[in-house]
Amino acid sequence: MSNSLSPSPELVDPLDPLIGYHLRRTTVAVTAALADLLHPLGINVGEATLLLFLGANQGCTQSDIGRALRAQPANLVPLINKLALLGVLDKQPGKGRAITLSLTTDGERLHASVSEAFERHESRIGRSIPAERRDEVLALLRQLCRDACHP
Amino acid sequence: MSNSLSPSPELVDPLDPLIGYHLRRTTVAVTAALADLLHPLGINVGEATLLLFLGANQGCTQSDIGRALRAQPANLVPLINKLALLGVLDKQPGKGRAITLSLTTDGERLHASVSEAFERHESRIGRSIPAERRDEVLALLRQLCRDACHP
DNA sequence: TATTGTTATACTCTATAACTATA
DNA sequence: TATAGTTATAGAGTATAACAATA
Repeated sequence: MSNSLSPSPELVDPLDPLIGYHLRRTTVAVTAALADLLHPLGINVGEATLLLFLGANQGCTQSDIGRALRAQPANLVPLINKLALLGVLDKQPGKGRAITLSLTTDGERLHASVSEAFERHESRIGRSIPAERRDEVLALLRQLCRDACHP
Repeated sequence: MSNSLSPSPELVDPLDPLIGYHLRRTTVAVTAALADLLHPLGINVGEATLLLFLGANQGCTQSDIGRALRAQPANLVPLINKLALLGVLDKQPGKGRAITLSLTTDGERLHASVSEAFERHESRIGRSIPAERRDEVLALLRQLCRDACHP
């Protein structure tokens, strides 16, 4: 009853009591659901995340993004190239070698669609989490992330 | 104060209020911490997970594992081969084309070390989650995973 | 034919090293 | 020299299609 294995009742799942295990499995399922929502828009989760950040920080640089999203600058390159190729992102020379990024008009449009998809996704998540626990869950995840980074 | 961005205070993080985003980021950090714990044992998270399951289900088959862990059978092949190569896993012919898997004596030893690593990992997670909330968090993750799979 | 296992392949995410360009 | 960006590469997780073997 406490074990989420349905078939083959003779099998035991020693992973089932582990938070880390369910964290991984749940993240995979939840992220796949978001990817499905984004699929009609022609972008994946990473690109959409970048687009959302960009929409809120027009004119920021690639290294700003890397620091804020804790992504390796090298890993942003293909995402930025994809968005530029779609014509939703505009590059302008900044200080030094920096390049400032902003959204085009098409980019603003896509940003609106992506925001809507993320909102639908979050409200679906909200259906599994009592509203009064939402902030507590967020705080717990942030804490867990901080602690895991400095073990 | 509610935003976890430390530097560049002029930047806004529209992802910060999203559960899905923190689920992803936290899982990456937590899983990397587990990988660090397992590194001295010479196996990665996937192989360790398989070993734990195997230790609790000696004589199960590869398709049992796939169903229980919701892994694609094709993705289990390299993990099983790695464990067999390490000499910790024994294959015996089963019914039909099935192969039953069990741990060798070395496998039992490695299993004990892996269990210990997972316990240390879980107790580190426990330091970020109040003990009285642990079961609630587990229930929430399981629920979220179930709901995400049937949107 | 249905089940089990395997191979090949592809996409995504993450990480590091080595390189280039600019102040 | 320090910062910003890029390229190449590697490892891990996930997924599907196609195939082989066995009851």
